[in-house]
Amino acid sequence: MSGRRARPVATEFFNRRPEDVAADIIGCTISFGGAGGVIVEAEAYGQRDPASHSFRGETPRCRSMFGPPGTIYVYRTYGLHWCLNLVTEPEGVGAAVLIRAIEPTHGVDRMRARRAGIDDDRLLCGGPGRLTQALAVDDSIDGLSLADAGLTIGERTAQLDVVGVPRIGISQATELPWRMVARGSRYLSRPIPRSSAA
DNA sequence: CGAATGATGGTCT
DNA sequence: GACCATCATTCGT
Repeated sequence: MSGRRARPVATEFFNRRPEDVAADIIGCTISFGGAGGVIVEAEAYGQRDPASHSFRGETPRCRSMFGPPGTIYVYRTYGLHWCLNLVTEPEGVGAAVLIRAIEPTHGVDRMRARRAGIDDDRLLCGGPGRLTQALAVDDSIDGLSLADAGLTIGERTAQLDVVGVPRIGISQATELPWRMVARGSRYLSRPIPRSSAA
């Protein structure tokens, strides 16, 4: 039960453009529900971004996206998975970063229990729905601050090589390289596309 | 390897 | 009524 001790990032860390936060959050630690690891994949979603829930303005679902920097936005996708986002930019601007994959470092037994039947540890948290299941994230923390939710983002502990590639699972603005990944990580939701590998 | 598919239900037009 | 910021499984090469 020994967690990492990285100092939490300051709130100002999130008060920037989502693509910058997504790039800089790679290599940071995340901890929630007695488990956590190192963030190796994150995607940016902006206010003017046709792929973003906030693109057409505030609705009941995406209301949290317009909260202050560091607000948690959790939504349900495909009727059965939760996705975890962290709001960037000032209150009133609908922008966020989707946490897509982490390398598990602590509470691994808990994660294995929550993801019963998964043998390969690379699949424990390799994907937005998988990691929320492993960390026990659900909509009960939607709209909360990190502190209120007990969700910790720790300062970067490892200097990783970050690459921006096209986002996954969207049909609009697919050319934007706003999926930020740690080059060489074995824990990504999907490999870096060949066209962007070198 | 990759492509195809069912599960499952909210959200928004 | 269409569209999903997904996952696990099955089937084909």
